[in-house]
Amino acid sequence: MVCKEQKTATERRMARIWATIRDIPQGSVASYGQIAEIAGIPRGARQVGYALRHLPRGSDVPWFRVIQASGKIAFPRDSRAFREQAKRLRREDVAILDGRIDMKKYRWQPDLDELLWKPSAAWDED
DNA sequence: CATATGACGACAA
DNA sequence: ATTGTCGCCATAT
Repeated sequence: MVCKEQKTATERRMARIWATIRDIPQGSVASYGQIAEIAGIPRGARQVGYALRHLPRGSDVPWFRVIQASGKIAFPRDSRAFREQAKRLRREDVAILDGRIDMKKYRWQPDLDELLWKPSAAWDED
């Protein structure tokens, strides 16, 4: 019946993660753990990976701006995904030396505004 | 309910 | 700098 589209906790969690990733500005990157924290999910780095793994096709979420805290791309060097991600990052002038990105230089540093703005909850509307 | 898995991360050798 | 372990945590079997 009509009572079908009820968002599960998981769906809302993924929505928050995707929304956070959408805020990463072009030319910068963020680690899985960083996204998790901003999204209000401490120690939820793996959940971010899960959310990305489940991104609907054609999504506008800039998945390629999410990399490991170590500065490395999460996919194997020889994988298609790795090359695609590296390509997209370089396309926005993010330097990748020997498969690694300088976090000191490209790590996203959200404004206090954004940080205060998001975790306030209330997005679970609906 | 017990294990295994994974687009992670911190840390010890 | 690399590599291996172990901790985390939602899902999948």
